[in-house]
Amino acid sequence: MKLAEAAPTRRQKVELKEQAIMEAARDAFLENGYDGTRMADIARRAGIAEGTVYLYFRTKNDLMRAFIAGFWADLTEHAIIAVEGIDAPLAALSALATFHIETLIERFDIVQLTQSEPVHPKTSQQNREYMRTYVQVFDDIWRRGVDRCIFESETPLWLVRDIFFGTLEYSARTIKFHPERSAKLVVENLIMVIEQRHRALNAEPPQTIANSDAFLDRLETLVDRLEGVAGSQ
Amino acid sequence: MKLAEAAPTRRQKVELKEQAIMEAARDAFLENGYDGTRMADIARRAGIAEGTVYLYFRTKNDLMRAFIAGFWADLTEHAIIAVEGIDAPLAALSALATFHIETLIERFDIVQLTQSEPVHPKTSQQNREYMRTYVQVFDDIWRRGVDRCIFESETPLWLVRDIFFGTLEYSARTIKFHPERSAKLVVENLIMVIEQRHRALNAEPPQTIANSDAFLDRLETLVDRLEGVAGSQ
Amino acid sequence: MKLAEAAPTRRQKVELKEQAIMEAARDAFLENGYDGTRMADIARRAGIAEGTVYLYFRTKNDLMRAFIAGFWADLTEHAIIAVEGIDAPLAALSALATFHIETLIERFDIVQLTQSEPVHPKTSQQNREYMRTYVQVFDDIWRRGVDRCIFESETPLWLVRDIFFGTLEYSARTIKFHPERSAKLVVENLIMVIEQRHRALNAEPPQTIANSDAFLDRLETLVDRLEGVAGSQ
Amino acid sequence: MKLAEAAPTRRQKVELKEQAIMEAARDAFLENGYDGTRMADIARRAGIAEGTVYLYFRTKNDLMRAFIAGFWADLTEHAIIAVEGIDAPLAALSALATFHIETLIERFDIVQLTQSEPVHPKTSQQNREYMRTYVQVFDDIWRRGVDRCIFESETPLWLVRDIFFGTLEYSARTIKFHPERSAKLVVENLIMVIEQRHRALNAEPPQTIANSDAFLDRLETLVDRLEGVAGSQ
DNA sequence: GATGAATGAGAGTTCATTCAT
DNA sequence: CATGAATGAACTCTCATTCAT
Repeated sequence: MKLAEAAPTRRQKVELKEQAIMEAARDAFLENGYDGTRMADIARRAGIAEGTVYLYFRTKNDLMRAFIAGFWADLTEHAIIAVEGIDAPLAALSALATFHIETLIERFDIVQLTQSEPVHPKTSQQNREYMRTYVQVFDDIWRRGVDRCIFESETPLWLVRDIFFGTLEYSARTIKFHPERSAKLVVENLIMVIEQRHRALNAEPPQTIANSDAFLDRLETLVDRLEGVAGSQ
Repeated sequence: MKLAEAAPTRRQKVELKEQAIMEAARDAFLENGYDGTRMADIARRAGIAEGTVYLYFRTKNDLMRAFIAGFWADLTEHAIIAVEGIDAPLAALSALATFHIETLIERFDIVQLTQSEPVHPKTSQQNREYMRTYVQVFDDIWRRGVDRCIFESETPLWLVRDIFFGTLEYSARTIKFHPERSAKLVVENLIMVIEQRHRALNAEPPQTIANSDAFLDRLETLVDRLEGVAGSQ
Repeated sequence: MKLAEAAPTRRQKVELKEQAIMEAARDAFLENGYDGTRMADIARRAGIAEGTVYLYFRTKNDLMRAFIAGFWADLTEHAIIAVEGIDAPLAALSALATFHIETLIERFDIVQLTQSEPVHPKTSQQNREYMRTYVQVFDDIWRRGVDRCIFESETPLWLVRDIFFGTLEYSARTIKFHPERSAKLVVENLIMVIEQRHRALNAEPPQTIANSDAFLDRLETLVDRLEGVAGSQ
Repeated sequence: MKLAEAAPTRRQKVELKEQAIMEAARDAFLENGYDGTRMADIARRAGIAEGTVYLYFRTKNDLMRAFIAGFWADLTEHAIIAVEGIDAPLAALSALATFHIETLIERFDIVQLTQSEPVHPKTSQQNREYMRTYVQVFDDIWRRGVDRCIFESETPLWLVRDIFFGTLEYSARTIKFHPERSAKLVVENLIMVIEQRHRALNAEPPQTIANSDAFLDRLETLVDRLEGVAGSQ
């Protein structure tokens, strides 16, 4: 077995250090904000010299932008993984909501940081770009649900999306300071709201699986009894 | 001789200047953020000398905190006015929602500013204090509705509150960048959601059976078994 | 007698400090060159805080430019004074040459400094502007001499000017390192060259024995004596 | 087997690379000045790694000094070539002047550079050394001219030399910014001045007052003698 | 009370030089 | 020999705060 992994290539080494710097920067930024962070601080955390940082990121600003971009890319990637393989739209939404709120509770500071920075004229525009990519995960699920007539199609997508993410973000914030509150409850409640929207708008309330299951349970019991009658004959 | 209005007392003069400084600070902070604002800038806007600012506010930080406190006091005061005299809880909520989202759209920068600044360890704690006072307006209306059995009382208050404010804040943000979207629609939709919650939890949920594959599978199985029962007779 | 002078006006105080900074800067620049000089150094020499320098000069560059401008203004002013009241063009040129070479010997480093600095794109252009103003002093004298037919008018002005200033500058440099050489000699020699030019180009050399009054006086005396000799025979 | 040319010796290879670096340095220094040039820039221009430069030159300063030395050596060498084979002193001076002014016009930046840099305490001393060697070319011609009685020998050599080089340098500078002016004219004019000096001092003096005085002295003596004769009669 | 000139610590960034590979 | 990543001292400039007037 060749030790191909033991000796990292130059490219890998560069990326490793880049990663290390970005992590140091993230920690520093989270602790003290953008303006509150000194490059010297980042360098120290990364265990390198001040000047070295500039070999990997041209300016403090670039570092911040790279960090934000990385965060969003990561977030989106993990969101996709979180809903992967879940076919049922409602279940997928539930998984996405859970992922979202948990991530936000854990890393609420990052989100705040990514939004608070008027670091650069382009940043705000950039940020919306990232967000758009991220909410795409939601949009895809929703459209799938609409196709299958599980979600109603009257309401504009953005309205539902705003409720979805707005509630989760706000709750993440409040839960952060009221740990006794349950994120699970928030998600369930949110899913319920979405279900209700559908039912309310589709005049004839569209049977949920939950209720139908109860019905089937009763039917099963009935069949059991019939079988019992038949078998005892 | 009533000169009460003609000659402002010393106290009033002090407060007047304090006010002027705070307004100058607000404008500057909103335009350039906390770190982007110079004390000299604030002084210039207030039409006074740089050193004079320090006679009214001990540090730049104090000024920021005063500004934030003022903003929240103002917000709460106006919110109370907005729902004043509206008896019907749903109508009151609607009025509050409208006030909230409109204020946020107009002054989204302020909210962001009040939240983005880790100016001082105490600030974050302080901030939640302000918020608590503010959301009290919502809570009061909600409780009144619960008393009158217009809102259901099962769901924890905070859950509804999170949906309410979370959605409004998020929508305010998105509307900021998509002016074609309607704040009115957001409010209507939100109120509808709240109504539905009540109806959903109180009324008899009208389940019909039809849709789910799983349901049909199980039903088929049962029919098969019934055939078995019938065949064995 | 009012002590108007004892209490400097604000304006005067500002100018005084500005002057002090510029002198500190001049010394520092002369000692270490532009790039070799730190703002901290200038501040220390001026006996003020580093930041204070920036209240008087926006950048290090501005400081340099102000210094250069001041030097040229000074130089021109003194040159004008040096030739003031000297009517005879040749004598005026001689005075100017003496002033120029002596100034350069004393302050050769400054001249070098003013020319060596590619501090700013505009600087070089600016510098030529200053120089033009300065050499104007020469040009005026020369034209006066041409009007009076003391200087010939065939040769382009710039050619004579180049000899004049070129020689003086070069000699100033060499004398700097060979103090035994005489600046006076340089000037005399230069003036002689200029005279010769005139004579050479004005075909018939103007001086024959004829002219000088002193010569004629002595000649007359001699003739008188010869008459005496003749008379006594 | 003679591979002397095919395979450069180690020594040659070293010198080749040294040469390449110095050329890169020269270009960089000329373009951006000493302080404006980065070692990385020089390395890039030379097509080698940053660290490699230090294998050939101990510091940036050394590199600068080497460059200056090279420049002067080159200049002197070419000057010698320029006057080589020209026997007539005046013609040789003319050739030297032409070479000098043309070189300076073309490479005025270099001269400025070589003189502007107080790179090192020793540099200025060094520089004069180079200059001395260079002006030797002039001195040799002049002395030859003096030997042949083409140039007068009264005036100290340095005085003529200062006029010669001073004028050429100054004119080179002005021509640089006034391209319509003719370098040829400068040279012709300068040679004429030198010729005139000789004629003025050697030829039948187109009597100046100084000479007339000598004449008077002789006349006086004569009259004295006549008086003596007359008196003794 | 009001002023604004003065302060000086510290920010981000650069670059000559070193040294492990 | 050659490399170029790493270093860190030093740079210019900013700005919250002070204090003599």
